[in-house]
Amino acid sequence: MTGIRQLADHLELSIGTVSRALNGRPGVHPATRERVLQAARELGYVANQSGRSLRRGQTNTVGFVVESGHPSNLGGDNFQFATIDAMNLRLAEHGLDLAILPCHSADDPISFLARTVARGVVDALVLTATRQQDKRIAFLTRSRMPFLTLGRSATPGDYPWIDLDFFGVAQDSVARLVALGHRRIALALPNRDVALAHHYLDGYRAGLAAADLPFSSDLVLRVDSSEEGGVALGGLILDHPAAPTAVMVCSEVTVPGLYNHLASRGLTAGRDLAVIAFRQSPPLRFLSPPAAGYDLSLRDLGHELADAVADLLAARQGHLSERPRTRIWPMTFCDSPSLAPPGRKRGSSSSS
Amino acid sequence: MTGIRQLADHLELSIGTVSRALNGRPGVHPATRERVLQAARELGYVANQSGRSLRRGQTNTVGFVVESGHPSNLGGDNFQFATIDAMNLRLAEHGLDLAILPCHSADDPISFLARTVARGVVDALVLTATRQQDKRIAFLTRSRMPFLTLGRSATPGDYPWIDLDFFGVAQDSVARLVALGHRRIALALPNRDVALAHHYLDGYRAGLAAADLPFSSDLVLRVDSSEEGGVALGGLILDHPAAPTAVMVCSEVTVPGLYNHLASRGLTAGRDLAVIAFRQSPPLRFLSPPAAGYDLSLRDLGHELADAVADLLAARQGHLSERPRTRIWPMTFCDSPSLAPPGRKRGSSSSS
DNA sequence: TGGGTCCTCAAAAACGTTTACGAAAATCCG
DNA sequence: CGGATTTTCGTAAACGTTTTTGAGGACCCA
Repeated sequence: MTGIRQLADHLELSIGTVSRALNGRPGVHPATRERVLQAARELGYVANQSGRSLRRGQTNTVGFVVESGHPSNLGGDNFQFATIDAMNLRLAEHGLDLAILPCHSADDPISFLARTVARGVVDALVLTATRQQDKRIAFLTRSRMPFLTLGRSATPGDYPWIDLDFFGVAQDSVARLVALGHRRIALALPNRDVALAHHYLDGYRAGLAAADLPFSSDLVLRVDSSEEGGVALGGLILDHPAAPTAVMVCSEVTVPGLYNHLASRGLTAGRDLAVIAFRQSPPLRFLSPPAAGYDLSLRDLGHELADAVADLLAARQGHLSERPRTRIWPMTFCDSPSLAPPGRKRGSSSSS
Repeated sequence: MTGIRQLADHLELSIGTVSRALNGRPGVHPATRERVLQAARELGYVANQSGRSLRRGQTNTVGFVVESGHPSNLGGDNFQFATIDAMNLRLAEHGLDLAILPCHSADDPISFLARTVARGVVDALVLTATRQQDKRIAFLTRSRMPFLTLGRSATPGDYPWIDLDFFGVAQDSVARLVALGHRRIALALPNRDVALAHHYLDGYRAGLAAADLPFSSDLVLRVDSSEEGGVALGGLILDHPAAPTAVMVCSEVTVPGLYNHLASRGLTAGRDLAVIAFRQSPPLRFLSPPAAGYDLSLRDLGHELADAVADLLAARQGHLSERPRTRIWPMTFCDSPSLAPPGRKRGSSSSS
């Protein structure tokens, strides 16, 4: 293990000078600096992170808090990892490391964060699975730990966030379904209090209002975010007294289950029930027919997250301290045969 | 930020005593110890990781090296994240953190590892995308950094590894296809030098030999691990002079593309071409017909990885130093209609 | 009660780095 | 050429923790 001490001895310089040379601080002769950098390359010297962290009081690591042990995270979606991977690459360009912090769903999120903050292992946090009322935000604000949330919460505060455009997508979905002739549009929401469900619901209402259609809470269905939840969703829709002709599903992981239930009754998406998901994740393109939805570049999102975190840390250094950046991430529509006019079969026998 | 100093002052004890009490070391009165633990809980004290790391020379962090920027990692598979998540939860039980280290595919893996080792930010590494000839293994062995590989390399050495049973699966796949009546079985391999491709090929040969079928290198097709690669694979198979009636695909991400190409020619898997993938990842169940393959519990695999790493670190402490644990992970067969006897259409006109 | 032993704790060094401070050397100007 | 100024570098303290060393006190047995 070659430390700065060995490097200094080898160069016949003092530790201080070597450190200044490496960190680009003023007061060291250009020739000396070059000599130091050269030797560092040759000896493969890289500053030990622990020593640096201890002295500087920062670890150059950002923590990505994931809700672990939850089935939807172990399911068929690659949303998280693709985002994390892209973010990680960009973070590396900023000289930052990424630690994945698993908060077990059975744990108390606040004490988990308290432990994390106290351990001093990260300089900033990225929160996911943001709730509409999220106590973690107040806690982190109080503990002066920089953070941003993926997902916008109703909790007020001066923190940056990035959120997919759940509102806009829901609004647009309603408009498209209405344009196809649908009037009774069901809405499938996850049965947990995640903030995105609220925005999706709000967009749904706004879309209905824009089309002069009444809002009926009977058409708002809540199911588990899982394949089984999708099966249950199919039952709720097919046995619904109002006989909806279309459904907008917020958690795309439920779509395969929904398809399965339809198939078990001899029905198919598109022909008998219009289906549009919030996101057309890759697996949804493999269904028959492929499920319509909205797409986004996970790579771009990851990069944006990384840049936002880097900004946050730069701001803490006092380098620039603008207002926290908040951003609603746009999504692009992906058409598919699952989106069709009110169906022949069920549409005609809807009065039963 | 409450440090051990504040805790000691508050208790009117010396720093040393407090540290010993917290770390469960002998030589502190039980009553005193309890008082210390109590106060630590009350004040929310958790030892600062940087200080501890600096002193102890270990960081309690394991690094998971992923090959980033590679398309197959951004694709539709959740293999990596589900495994990482499960591993992470188990690592936390061992008091270990997980850092995801992105090695950009354009980087030199060795210098990446050298930098990582020198920074001293991890105690151990998990390597993925293991190559048949993998220079990283020799490098890490030389630098005395504990590691294990996910995927078995041909590179010799006394290191632990865990590998999915590519050999067994390929062998079993051949047997099943032969039992169905197939004689001309194509093999689709990734066109990169990953170790798993060698084992899959070996299993294929073993399976053929067991069935007294000749091995023909013409039937070994190499394509990109991507949806487009799957499309290309479809072309190679359908235009193949030997007209294979079945294909075993190593990289399951190519299967949807293969299906697409079949459909573009009016053919379907199962009826016209038997398809069996190495792994039946969740998206493959959504295809029509679902693709046959082999399954495994990513959660169990993650746990095994975590335990193996923990063992490795314990061994380094001299606590126990047995032989490195190596393990071939079994997979269970998942049947599906994509597996059928030689097809009516192409099978009958195969002599053309 | 005195000497020895064990138990408990305080003080200080060490981990590798950064940085404030001060000294030495070099440069400049009159 | 001498003093002032700037440039360049070495010294040492500090970050928070663990652990070694040694000292002090309590207890036991003779």
